[in-house]
Amino acid sequence: MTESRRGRPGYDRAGVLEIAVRAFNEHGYDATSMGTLADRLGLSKSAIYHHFPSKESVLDAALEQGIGALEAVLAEPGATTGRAADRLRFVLERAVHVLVDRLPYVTLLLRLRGNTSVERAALERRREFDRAVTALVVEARDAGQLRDDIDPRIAERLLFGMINSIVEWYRPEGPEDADRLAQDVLAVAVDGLRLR
Amino acid sequence: MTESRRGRPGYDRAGVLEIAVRAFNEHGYDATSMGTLADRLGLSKSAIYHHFPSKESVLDAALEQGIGALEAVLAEPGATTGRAADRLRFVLERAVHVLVDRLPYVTLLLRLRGNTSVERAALERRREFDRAVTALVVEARDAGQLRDDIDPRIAERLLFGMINSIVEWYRPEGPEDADRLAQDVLAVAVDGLRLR
DNA sequence: GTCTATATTGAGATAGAC
DNA sequence: GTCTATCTCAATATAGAC
Repeated sequence: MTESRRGRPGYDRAGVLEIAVRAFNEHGYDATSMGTLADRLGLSKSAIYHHFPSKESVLDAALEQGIGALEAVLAEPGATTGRAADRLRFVLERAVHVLVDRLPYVTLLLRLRGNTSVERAALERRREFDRAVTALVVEARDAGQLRDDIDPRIAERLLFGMINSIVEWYRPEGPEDADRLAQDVLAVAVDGLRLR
Repeated sequence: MTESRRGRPGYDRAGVLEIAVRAFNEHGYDATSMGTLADRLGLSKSAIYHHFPSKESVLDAALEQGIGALEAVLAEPGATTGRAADRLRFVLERAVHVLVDRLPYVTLLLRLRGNTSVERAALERRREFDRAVTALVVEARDAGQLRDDIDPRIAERLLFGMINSIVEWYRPEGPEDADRLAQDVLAVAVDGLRLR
């Protein structure tokens, strides 16, 4: 994003990152070699090392794009003011939009296994995000704004199970736009599939 | 499962498979080397090749355990007779139980990237399963048993996003048992989190 | 059913020229 | 910003003995 880029050979960091993340998502990070990356970039392996000092640093940069955007949602006004249930709705809806807007980066984040310290650091930030959302569920339930027969931690996990799964099938070119998708997620989460 | 096994050194196929799948899930299939596997088994690498002809054949055997159990659900009487909405409920509930009963095998299945023909074959069977469930959602909706303002394909994906995410956090040792978990999933899926 | 080699390939990464 | 080597190491897999 630092400049206009594009023109094929002549990559900047963000350009390399974009292609690399796509490859990581298609084959998995571990299964993607620097050689494969080089092929897809139309570069030699060593050219990649001009932009990133290691394969893992590419991963690190990519993960920051995903987790940073999710963390930012929690700092938005809609997540910090108003009824707990409304703040929860806001976070869920914004999370869907972040997933869609940064699809490849969040996809990568959600598939981590924690093999290295870079991965573990990102996983820890994800857990912290989940804890914050769980706290919101607790607050909304205690305020009598949510059903109280489901454990808030289970509820949070089911909600984000639903939301996170979006990265596995949503494609921006498809018919459904992000607003409609967020609306559907909220509809199922809040009211369920039962006919009314 | 062919015999009683256990006693440490002296593995049968199922014994090797069990340990291997655990390792695959912890580090990812690609990130798990035969050397790591050998260490965790307390064997040499070559001993593994006595039980399985290749690393990929270990994966193949593991995936069969997972996808086979899911496919079997669709053949149970509860999935083939009765109201469409009830059949759908049945499949969702049984799917949760399969996930819990075969947690490591289904976990592995759900994390595939399709890098090899073995993986792609399993993914195709998963897609076929999803298609069958989507058909059930369509049928229930057309029979007026489900809300009709959400695309059945989206609904199916959100439902199984929720269900499949269970493998990422559920641990059998924990407080929540499988029956309760299935009940919670159905509660959210059918009625949502709204207070009633 | 397991072992100790070992063959062979491909990985991540570096050196140094253009 | 990119290239052509090349280093080094770890991976899958095999041979053949116990």
